[in-house]
Amino acid sequence: MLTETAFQSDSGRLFDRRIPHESPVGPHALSGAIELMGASMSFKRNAEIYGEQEPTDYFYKVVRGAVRTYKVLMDGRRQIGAFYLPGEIFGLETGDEHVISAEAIVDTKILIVKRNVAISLATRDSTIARQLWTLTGCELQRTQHHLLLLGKSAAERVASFLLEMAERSQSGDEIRLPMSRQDIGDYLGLTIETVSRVLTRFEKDAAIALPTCKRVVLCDRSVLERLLD
Amino acid sequence: MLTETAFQSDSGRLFDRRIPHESPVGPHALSGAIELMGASMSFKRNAEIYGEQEPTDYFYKVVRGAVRTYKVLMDGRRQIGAFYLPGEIFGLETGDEHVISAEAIVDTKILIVKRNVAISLATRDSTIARQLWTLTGCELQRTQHHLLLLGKSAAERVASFLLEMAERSQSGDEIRLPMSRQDIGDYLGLTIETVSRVLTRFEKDAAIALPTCKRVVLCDRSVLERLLD
DNA sequence: CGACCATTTGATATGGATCAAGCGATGTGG
DNA sequence: CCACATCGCTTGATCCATATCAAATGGTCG
Repeated sequence: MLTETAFQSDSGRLFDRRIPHESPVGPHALSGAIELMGASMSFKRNAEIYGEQEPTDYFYKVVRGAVRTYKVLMDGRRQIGAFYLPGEIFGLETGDEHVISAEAIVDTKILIVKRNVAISLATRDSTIARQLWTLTGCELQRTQHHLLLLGKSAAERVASFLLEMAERSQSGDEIRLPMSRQDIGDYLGLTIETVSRVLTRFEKDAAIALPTCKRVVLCDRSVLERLLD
Repeated sequence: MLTETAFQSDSGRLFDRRIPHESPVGPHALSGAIELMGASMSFKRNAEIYGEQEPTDYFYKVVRGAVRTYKVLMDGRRQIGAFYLPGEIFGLETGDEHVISAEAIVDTKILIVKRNVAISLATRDSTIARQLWTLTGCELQRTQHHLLLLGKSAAERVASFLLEMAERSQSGDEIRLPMSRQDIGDYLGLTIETVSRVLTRFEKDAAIALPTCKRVVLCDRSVLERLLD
């Protein structure tokens, strides 16, 4: 993985000039750094981006497509940790080795920056350091939210998933899901059958429409929102 | 909460001299900063340390006792996010407001440092910044591990909990659990009845002994370990 | 068109929740 | 020091949401 690195890591100073200070919650400077310094890579559907126990050499930003992080357990079950959509950053682990794998869900274009370049930037620029911290904090919050989700009923989990995807894909009421039912099930801790049944139920309740199995239209968000906290 | 602040936040420079650089995985400088600068506070059993939506004004380190973080959901269920034992740091959120509450499980002594003092230290000293990031990354990893746990069977969850508590309390094979069965259940996403039944089962299998309900002796760790990944 | 894979739908099984009762430890007042 | 109340824990019986097993349907690509 990641051998074709045509890297322009010497543009750090340029970056310092062009990226303004940001609010603590919008870690755009790091994101901007990746835009400016990042090498572009493409991954085919289901290709591995990094594997568990590989060194954490890079940070990643999705340009096009979608990514899943996951762990396969002893018994063969797979838990998906997160989905990443265009514009989102992933791979931000603090240890030396990845503890979770990442794959492209569909054909995907990604920008990568060398981790030690970003970290050495952070050493010189406390704004970058702050944003590295903030971004990891956001990831922590996302994981905590995901953890809470696993305590809820199947309907609540699927509703929460749909509303979150609608939010993040910023495409109004029509969502295009890049991932399979198996992916959704493995993210929500449900079987594909249960995911499918809940979606059918939502459709019958006129909360959603399913023009195709990968496209969801939110017809009545309030039905879904009523299930959440 | 937290009104009796006899704070010595002016010892930052002292700290800079005395805390050496640390490895990325051992964020001891921040911990040391809390030791040196922290104000001591005591909380009675079940007392709130901070509540959801309160401003994130402090970082915390447990000296004596034990702490739980938790969220109460719409339906009245409570999910415990983590337990913190003596020596451990908590309250490290990046947002302006806590998204999760914290309570003392038993009578507990805690050191606190003002968040903005630690952050301004981090601005000047990249070692502190790095450790703030690393510590948040450890918390993220812990949460991911907790998330995986919720996908497993009741026996796996309880076994994992016992082994982790044994590890963290560093008291060999004899664990003293500060928390109730309800706390354990709310951490593992199980009812108290299920927790109790699993413990009884482990006792019958000679994996553990229960001299009292708060004390657990690990007699045969391999029985428990066999359940894990 | 036909083969293949993903999704949906249906029938049954099961792990843990729920409901209910008993037990044991801790503390309090007589 | 004991009687008794209280609270947390354990044990037992039943129920239910979701898993599992199985079959039908639909969508995609050669």
